[in-house]
Amino acid sequence: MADRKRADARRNEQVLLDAAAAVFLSSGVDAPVRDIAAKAGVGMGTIYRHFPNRAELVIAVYRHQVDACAEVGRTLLAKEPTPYAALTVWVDLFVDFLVTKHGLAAALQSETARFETLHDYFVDNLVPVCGALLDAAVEAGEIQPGVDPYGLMRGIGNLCVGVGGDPRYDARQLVGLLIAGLRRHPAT
Amino acid sequence: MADRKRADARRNEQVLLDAAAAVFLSSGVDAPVRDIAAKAGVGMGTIYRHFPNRAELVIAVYRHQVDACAEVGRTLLAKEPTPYAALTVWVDLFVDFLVTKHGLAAALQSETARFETLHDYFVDNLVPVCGALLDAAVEAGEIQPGVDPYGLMRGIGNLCVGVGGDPRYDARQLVGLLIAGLRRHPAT
DNA sequence: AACGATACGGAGCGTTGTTCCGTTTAGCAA
DNA sequence: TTGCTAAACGGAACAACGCTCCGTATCGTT
Repeated sequence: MADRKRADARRNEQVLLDAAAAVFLSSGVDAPVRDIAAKAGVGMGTIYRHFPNRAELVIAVYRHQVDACAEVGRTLLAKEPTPYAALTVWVDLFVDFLVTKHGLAAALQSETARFETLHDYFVDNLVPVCGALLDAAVEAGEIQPGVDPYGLMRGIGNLCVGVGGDPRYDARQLVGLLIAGLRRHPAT
Repeated sequence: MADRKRADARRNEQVLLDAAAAVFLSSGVDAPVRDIAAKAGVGMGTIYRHFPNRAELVIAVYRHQVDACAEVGRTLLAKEPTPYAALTVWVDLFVDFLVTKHGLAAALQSETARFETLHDYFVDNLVPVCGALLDAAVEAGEIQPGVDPYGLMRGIGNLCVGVGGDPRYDARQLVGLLIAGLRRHPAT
C-alpha cells in the first residue's frame, strides 16, 4: 500500500495543513508553531512528527501554488507573443503569489539555515523556469545577456519583502522597473 | 557642562561601540547582544544603559557613515553632469555601504517593531536626499515620474539583503537594473 | 575619609523553534 | 469481544534570543 499511515495520522496531517494555512493568512508565515498547533487542536509534538521543521510545513502549505506557478511558466513561451512578454507575465504571477503571502518573501531570503529547505524548494522549482524565459528573451534580442536566473529570482523575492507595511512601498512597481531594466538599452 | 557622565561610563560607551563594530564585522549585525557584551568585557546591563535597544546600538555604530552618505548626496547634483548621473553615483555609494555591512540590510527591512528606530533613522536621513535626486532627474526628463523616494530606497535596501550567500546573487547588478528601469522608455 | 549618586554585572523573564518521553489509541489477531 | 503492539499523541523541558531588574561596586565630591 502506498499509504501505510494510520487513519488518525492522515487526518491530523490535513487538519494541520488547514490550520497552518489559516494562521499564515491571518498572522503571517512567521506565526509561532504553538499558535498553529493550538489552532489545529493538537500538541506541538504532532507538528514535528509530520513536518521535520517549520520550513517544511510552509513548503507543504504552498507546494501546490509553487508547482502551479512553475507549470504555467512552462507554457507561457508558447502562449505569449514574445519571450519578454512571457517573462513579464510570469514575473507578475510570481509577485502576486508572494505579495499575498504575508511574510513568505522574508522567510525565503532568511539568511539563517532554518529556512534553507524552503529557499531550496523555491529555487529548484522556479529558477529553471525563469532561466528558460530569460534565455529565450536573450536569444530574441529583447533583453541584455548576463543576468543570472537565480539572482533575478532572489532579487524579485527580495523586492516583495515587507509589502503592506508602508503604502509608499510598491513592490509591483519596483519589480516592473527591474524587469524594464533588463531590456537592451543604450550604454549607461 | 555638556558631559555630565561619569568617566567610567564615557569610557565604556566607546569600548562598547568599538566592540560592537568589531562583532558586527565578524558575525554580522545580528550578533547576539551577549557576544557584544562579552567582547567589550562588560555585562549586558551596561549595554542597555547606554543604548535603549539593539537597534540604537546599530544606529550608533553606523551613524557617521549614514550621515556621510547623506552629505555626499547633497553635493552630487552640483558635481555630476546630469541628475541621473548623480543618482546612479549616490545609489552606488549607498549599495556599497549596505553590502559591506553583513546583515544590516536585513535588519533595515525587518518587519518587527524591534528595528523600527533603525529603519526610521535611515529613512529620515536618506529619503530626502534620494527625493531631491529623483526630482531633479524627473525635471530633467531623464527618468519617468511617479516613483516614490521612500519606495525606491526600500527597494534598493531589499536588493542588498543576503549578499555573500550565493555568488550568483549580484545585488549591485540588480540595483543597476532597477535604476536603469527608471529611465524613460517606450510604453511597455 | 566618608557618603550619595552613578554605573555595573549577570541572574532571570518572556518568547521563539525543537526535542524527548511517558501516555494514549488505532488496527489487527485470536 | 478482547488483548496486544506499533504508531501516534501531548506538552513539559531545553537552548538561544532580546531585554529587565536589582543588589553591588565605584566615582567624585564634600
